Amino acid sequence: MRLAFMGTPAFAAASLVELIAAGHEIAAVYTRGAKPAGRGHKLALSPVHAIAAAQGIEVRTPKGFKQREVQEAFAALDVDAAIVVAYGVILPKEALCAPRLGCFNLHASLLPRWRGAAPIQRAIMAGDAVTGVQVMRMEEGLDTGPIQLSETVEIRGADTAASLNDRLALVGAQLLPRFLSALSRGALVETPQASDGVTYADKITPAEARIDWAQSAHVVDGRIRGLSPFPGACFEASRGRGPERIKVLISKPATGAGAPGEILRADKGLVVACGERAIELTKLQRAGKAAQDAASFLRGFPLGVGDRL
RNA sequence: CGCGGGGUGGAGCAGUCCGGUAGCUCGUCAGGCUCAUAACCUGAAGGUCGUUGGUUCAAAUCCAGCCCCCGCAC
Repeated sequence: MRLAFMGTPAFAAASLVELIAAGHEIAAVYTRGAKPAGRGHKLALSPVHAIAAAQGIEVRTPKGFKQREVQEAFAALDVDAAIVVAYGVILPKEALCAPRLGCFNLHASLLPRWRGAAPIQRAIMAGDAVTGVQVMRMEEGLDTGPIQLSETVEIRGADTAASLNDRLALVGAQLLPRFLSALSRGALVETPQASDGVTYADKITPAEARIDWAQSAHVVDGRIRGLSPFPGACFEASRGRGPERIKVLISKPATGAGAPGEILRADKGLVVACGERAIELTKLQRAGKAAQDAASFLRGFPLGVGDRL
């Protein structure tokens, strides 16, 4: 099929790669423009942009779709369908109607649960056991369109936002060729989203990244893994030179109890008491340093049993 | 030229301000002790102190350039 692809991060790049591999004609790729980002403010192309450029596909980076010229340029592509994956730009009705068969979005949750920006992180933070990827026909509402095709993915106890993101990106990318194949045959049955069970995956705020040891170990664990590695759940501790911010990248539930924030073990592993039960911190990162396992961390940042975080 | 931290034996760090050929914790190896141990004791191996150049009688330490890692901001 002749397609337009819209996406920005690595999650979307995986889909673009699959679509190209499946032999679809990508008339143009829309992505968020390169802007000074990263350390040193170097100009960084989005992962999707990089893939598209390497394939010689036309890349467009409009700031939005409100302008008439942008909409007309999009309509002029005369594509069969547009595939949108984590694009980061709202498409107005004019754009949604432009492709012959419509615009379709690949979303990383089992809708209507986790509509919105951060479905992967929110699913882990909420302790969900199952999530998935779905292709839906786009409407004006936020992630409200009818489901075309979906695939469930199990969330493992050791999953972090990064590992789940990678898995979902892969499953989602493989779902797209199947979807397009069915679409071209007219073999799809649209299923409206359920009216109950709607939740929204709000963007992660800096305040949420701070660990509250008074919460249950289950909640703390979900927060740590759901925010790993970005932005990273953190706590502050001092080592005689003023407080230092320490990120926790990986954790797992542990046995033990104590006052919230109390250190229960600090030898091979680092176990901290929570409001309910305890949690073992297995991978930490100090500001300015690379991530390290608990034992290494403790050598450079001596914490003892009984200390309070 | 966005702000900032850092590169020292296998790992994590101290030492750098106030130059004088390197120290700690852990690990490794050997031996000892113990019913036993992620325990303890003794000993050993292992480092061009990121790199290049400069200053100096002397540089991990002072100066300049370069490479690499990372945090914030995004």
